[in-house]
Amino acid sequence: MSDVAATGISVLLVDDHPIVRQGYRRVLESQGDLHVVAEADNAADAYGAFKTHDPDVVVLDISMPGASGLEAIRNIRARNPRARILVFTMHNEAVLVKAAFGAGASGFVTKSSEPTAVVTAIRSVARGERAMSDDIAHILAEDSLSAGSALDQLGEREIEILRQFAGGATTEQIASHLNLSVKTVQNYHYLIKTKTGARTDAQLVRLAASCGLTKI
Amino acid sequence: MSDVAATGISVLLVDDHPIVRQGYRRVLESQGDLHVVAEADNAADAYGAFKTHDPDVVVLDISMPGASGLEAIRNIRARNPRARILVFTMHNEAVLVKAAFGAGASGFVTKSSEPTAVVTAIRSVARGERAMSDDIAHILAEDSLSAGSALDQLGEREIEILRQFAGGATTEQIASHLNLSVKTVQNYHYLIKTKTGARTDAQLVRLAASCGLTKI
DNA sequence: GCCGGCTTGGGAAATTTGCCCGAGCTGCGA
DNA sequence: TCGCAGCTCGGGCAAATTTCCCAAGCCGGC
Repeated sequence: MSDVAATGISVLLVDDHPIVRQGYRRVLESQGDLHVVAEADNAADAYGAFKTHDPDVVVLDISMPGASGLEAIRNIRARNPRARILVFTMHNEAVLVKAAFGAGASGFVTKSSEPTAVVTAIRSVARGERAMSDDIAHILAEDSLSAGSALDQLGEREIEILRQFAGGATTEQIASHLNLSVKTVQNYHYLIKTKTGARTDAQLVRLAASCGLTKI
Repeated sequence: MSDVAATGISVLLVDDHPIVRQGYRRVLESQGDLHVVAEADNAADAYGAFKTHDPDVVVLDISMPGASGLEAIRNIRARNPRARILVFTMHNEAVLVKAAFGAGASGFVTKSSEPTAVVTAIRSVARGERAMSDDIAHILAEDSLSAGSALDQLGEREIEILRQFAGGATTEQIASHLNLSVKTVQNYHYLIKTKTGARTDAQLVRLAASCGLTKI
């Protein structure tokens, strides 16, 4: 890792949209102390670029399709636990934010924030601090949960029911598969929602899919 | 409308992410012949900015949340049928592309295209030509060959609601996004289920995902 | 033995779903 | 031009489900 104070902050940009990367690059480099040393448009390349360039900060969007964004974070951190990763995305769902921090991200900024928010977040993250945009802080506060990364808080039965539900099974089907009363399955359904913070069945399905519980 | 040949091409940028706009502005203005004369971050402002600046080309993302993107296109075209509108978004679903052209767009470029694709598309559109990026052409071609997915039986509104629902939005959120009553959204929800044959919300999400309406 | 967590379900209020209805609007063909 | 068909929008109401709160049995750990 380079000497931040003397040479500025080296940044690896990861976003799947080329023009978006190019735009960010210009915005960041106009700051003077921020230098984009590499770009990547997918998780695998991001890991490769990280290994060869060892940037101070990784700014990563990857739009979080699937768990590949989270995997990228985990991969990078596995290689270098001191790596600073700033997630910069349009998503603002609490489950995603928590998953990102749980995977080892140092910051989370939404694209709807002021442009300066990313810049200051990069500097904060480079100093080893945790950073997030105001809206994310608000969302996490609302979420007001302490537990771990979504599925970790679920028991075996709950995960099994979530899997079947996300796979498209009806409550009755799940009940008969598992030899439970419909009422119990309904209760689990509710419990899972509250534990994961999902407000909607659709969010539940997306959560299950992004955790690899279900393939779509 | 200004004289394109002599003064270059004036552009109105519409995107809901400030930093993205700032990035585009830098990329476009580095071209010399492209001048960003105004920006907007929502459909209403886009219409207002169009009225006051009368740009040669409107580059519009708005991320298509709700039909507001399509409405913006229709509004602008209603005011000036010669308006050139280039949709520039991360979405690449055939239904959306067709809807955009149907609403009066002159071009459709995805953000995953090469940065030069937008620039050349803007010039094409300014000349009155139709423009689309290679991936969009490919998707439309495939689409025209396939007999039709389950989504073909759905109307524009239904598809929009399905997209938002599958994306994790609650009934209330969808209703307020689209300015509908909750009841209407509930009815659409039901209608979509019966039309697609989905028995469960989870099945609906999976259907939307498998049709490319939503990325998980 | 006791505490805490998982699993299983009851109960009742609140909400949503399932279906049927009508009305306004638009485009299209007779 | 008329009328039909389809989309959009919402009311109504019974039936179903969700939401929460609660209790009880079981099991592992301290």
